[in-house]
Amino acid sequence: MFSKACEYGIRAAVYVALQSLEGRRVSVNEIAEEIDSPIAFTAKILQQLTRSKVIHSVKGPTGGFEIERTDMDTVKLSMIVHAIDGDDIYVGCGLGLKECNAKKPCPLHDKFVAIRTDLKKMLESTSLYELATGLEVGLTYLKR
Amino acid sequence: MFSKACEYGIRAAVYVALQSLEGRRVSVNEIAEEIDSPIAFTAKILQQLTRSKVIHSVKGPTGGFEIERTDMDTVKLSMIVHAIDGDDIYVGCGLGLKECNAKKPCPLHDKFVAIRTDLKKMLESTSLYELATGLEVGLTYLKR
DNA sequence: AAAATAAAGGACAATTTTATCCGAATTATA
DNA sequence: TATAATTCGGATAAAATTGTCCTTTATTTT
Ligand code: FES
Ligand code: FES
Repeated sequence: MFSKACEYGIRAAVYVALQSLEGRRVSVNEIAEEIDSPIAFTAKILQQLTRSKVIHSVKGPTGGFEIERTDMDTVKLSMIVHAIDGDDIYVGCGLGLKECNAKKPCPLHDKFVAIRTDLKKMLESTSLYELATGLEVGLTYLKR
Repeated sequence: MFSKACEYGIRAAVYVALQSLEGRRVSVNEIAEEIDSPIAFTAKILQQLTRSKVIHSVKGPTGGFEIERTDMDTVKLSMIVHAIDGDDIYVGCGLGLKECNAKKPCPLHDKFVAIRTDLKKMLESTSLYELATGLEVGLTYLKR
């Protein structure tokens, strides 16, 4: 469904949000440790998320990654997925035709679009805050 | 969503079904031409589909690939996806945890499972015959 | 029986994705 | 001002996926 990079990106963003709720700024090393992901690769992904304004970074000692409380509400999963995986998931054809096109649809078009629309709605309506709060109360996990 | 191999596999299977409805057995070359896919790679995928009994192959002159009319009803998309991409799409966690597990769910679990369940139902209820008939009447396309 | 046709299968090549490493830039603190 | 901590960015490496080529096997036709 999502690329590895995107999976790490979402987990990382949720962890940053969780820690920001506690007023803590976190380093790449801590993030990678807590979400169980490869450090250097995670660093690359955090750079992407920073460039696309999903999270905020601060260099130097005491630096790290953080996200404003208000941004946790406006940042939706769709922004993270778009920043990392692009819009393939939105415009691509399920059977791999050049593009999804209702005028000349592939045999799976209608059924595929129905599911993709649900996925899109879900991604566009789910905020980072929502995901972080589940973690906060111990209902959900970022690693096992 | 699906791998390239799986996309080619589904398109190929639908084309074989369409031609079998007309009583024609088709070669790898014709299939690759008609679904606009790389020939040798498509041949590999057709081997997988043959081994997993999705389609039937005949060697030698006048040989090629075909599928029985009755099998077009029993063969569902889920079988093709499973034969080529395995069961990742069914058991995998949306955020990349080792496995999807409701006892220790990732933050996206509930929302992800809802969509995955719909996808699963769709794949399990869509037959090759159903996809081939749309093509037959010129409503859908396998290439553009 | 020989020749021709088509799938099967193995080895290899190219591309993309995932992952690592290391030096440069930035900034707080001693 | 020097040092250390931290992100940034480029180069490179490893692994997985996608794609090609060529030989073998089965089968039909001559
Ligand atoms: S054309 Fe294939 S999904 Fe729309
Ligand atoms: S645990 Fe992540 S989707 Fe179920």
